[in-house]
Amino acid sequence: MARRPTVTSVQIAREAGVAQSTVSRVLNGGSVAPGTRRRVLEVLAKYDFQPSQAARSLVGARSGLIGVVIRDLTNPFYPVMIKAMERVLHGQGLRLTLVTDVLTAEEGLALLRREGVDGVVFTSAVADDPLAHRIVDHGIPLVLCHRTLEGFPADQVEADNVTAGRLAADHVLALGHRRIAMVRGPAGASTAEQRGHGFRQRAEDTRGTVLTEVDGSYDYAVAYAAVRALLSEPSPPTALFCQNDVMAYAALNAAAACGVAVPRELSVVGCDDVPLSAWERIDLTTVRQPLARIAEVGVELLLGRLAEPDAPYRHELLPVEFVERSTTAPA
Amino acid sequence: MARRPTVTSVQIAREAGVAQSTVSRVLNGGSVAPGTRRRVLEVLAKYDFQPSQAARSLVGARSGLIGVVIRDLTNPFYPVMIKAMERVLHGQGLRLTLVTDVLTAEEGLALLRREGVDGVVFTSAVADDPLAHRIVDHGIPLVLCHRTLEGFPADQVEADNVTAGRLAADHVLALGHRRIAMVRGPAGASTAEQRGHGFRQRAEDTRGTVLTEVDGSYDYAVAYAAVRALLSEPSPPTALFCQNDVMAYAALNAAAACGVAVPRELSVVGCDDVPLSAWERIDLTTVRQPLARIAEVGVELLLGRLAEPDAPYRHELLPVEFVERSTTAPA
DNA sequence: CTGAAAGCGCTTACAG
DNA sequence: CTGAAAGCGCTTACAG
Repeated sequence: MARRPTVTSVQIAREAGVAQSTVSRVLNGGSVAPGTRRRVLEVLAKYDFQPSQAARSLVGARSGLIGVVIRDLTNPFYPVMIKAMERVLHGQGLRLTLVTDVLTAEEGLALLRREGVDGVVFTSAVADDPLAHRIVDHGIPLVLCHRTLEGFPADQVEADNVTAGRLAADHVLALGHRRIAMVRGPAGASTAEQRGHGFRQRAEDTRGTVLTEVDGSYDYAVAYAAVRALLSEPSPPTALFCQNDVMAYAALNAAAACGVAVPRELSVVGCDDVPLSAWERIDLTTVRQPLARIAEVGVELLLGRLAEPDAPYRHELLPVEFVERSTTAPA
Repeated sequence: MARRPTVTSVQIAREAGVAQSTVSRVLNGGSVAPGTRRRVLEVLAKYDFQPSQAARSLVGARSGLIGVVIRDLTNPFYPVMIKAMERVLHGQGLRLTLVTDVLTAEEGLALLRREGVDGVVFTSAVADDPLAHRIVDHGIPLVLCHRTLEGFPADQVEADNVTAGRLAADHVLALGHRRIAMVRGPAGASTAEQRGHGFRQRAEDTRGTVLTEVDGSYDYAVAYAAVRALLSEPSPPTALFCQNDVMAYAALNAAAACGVAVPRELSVVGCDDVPLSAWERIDLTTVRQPLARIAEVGVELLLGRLAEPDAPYRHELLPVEFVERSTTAPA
């Protein structure tokens, strides 16, 4: 069963008439005489040689593997990030290994350790996240990307979510809405807390505002049920701020199911601006987060950390942008 | 830089007072005396030992790594498949490495070879696919999953796409539509060819049917533009069969952009039944494909192949199901 | 610039 | 049941 007719550097060396270490040097850019290099490169090309990653990471200081933790792969948000990360990583000759919610925290940690990842980009952190903490306990370089953790010993990058919440609130309040509901993400997710904080702040500053909060857990089904419940109350809100786009979609659909017209009877604002949100059938008013950029910066921070392990921690804050579409209207 | 305070099996052996090979045996289920095993397990637990995958795959016959080729990660279709595959793989102690369209065929192949994958599940095959062919040329076990290739030397699993096309046609024709357009997937994709074949067959069997075909490449933007063009022709079709759901969404949105009412002026049928399709705002009539099941069977076929390399090739055909929602109406 | 050698952390026969 | 030893395919000092 051992499919092993693979060409090794020893065979390349033999055929090129050099030592195996010389092959290694041309592969890794060591100093080799031009003639020797050419001869080796020829044989390398002849066999389309690919060095074994297993051997490399066993002997080298680096495995060339970066772990990417993305719990909920079904949020349309993440494919965009994965692609952006892959692009940066690939440019550096690095690979990516995904940890989704198919694994528990313990299993995920075990996986990352067995694989010997050089570092981890963590996108799904929540307060007291067992996986994030265990990763740093094991001395594995980590960056918190998209969701952050205050005081956590790691580089971090996130959007300006407080401003996102404020922008959403300003819009809704300016339209005259005062009976408002906020569909929250999970407790412990920094994005949810910051967006909630920004929104609440503005709502409190505006006289006569009644703000109801319900949990949607950044989950379609949870948010859908929560919004249906909200809409069947005696005096339902006239505006909804959903802390992410997926929950806003759930809200739009729940409203449709309840026969509530958007935006005439109900205004809906999301947050993220996933590509879907621009679809005519959705056309969601939302706050744009620079998804791809967040992912790129996350990877870049990690690469910087690997290059300079003792540099002070960095914390990047990326700007957001209000996007008005057709799911909001005057009260 | 070499983060290497990792505990190795040698240290476990020393602390447990046994040979390193004994540690290896308790790890891999070799025969070990109960007392010895207990002692080793204790030390293993004490350090939460994780064996190095690099060393394992270097020395063993298997790397425990399965390559999964998914070109277009942004199709909401694929997260469902990835999760299903991960689940099966994880149950067998195997891991997954993704190859998306960030890499060219050559780069993808190089990656799979360097990583030493035990096998590959290929979901995005097209006729004369360079990557698929090169993978088998290198003797790497391969299964074609979701999209197949006639006569290709590999296990294959797919939905009954010909029937899918027929079901879509039967529905539209029964509603009385005769001026019909089909938005096709890319030439060379078996799903597109089979769905097209089934649909065409029924259309040809029905007197008075005029079938126009346009290319949508299974891509939102391409399909969107194609449908807008279609709808601005002098006598546009009254019904559209989009060979996948993503293109059907594009069609719904293009119709909205053109002020064409669905389903009153235009009926739209998709194919796949991604979760999105059930949303009230979409509510797409479509043909359901057992996404998760296709993915599972794909992985199972590969595992079977690894266990029995010389077994005859299998070809599984999974049933589809028509799902009537609200994007279709009588002509 | 180049080669001989050690060694990364495991699995797998091979003895006993 | 258990240990000593070889070896997987590389990278990395170390000589020359």
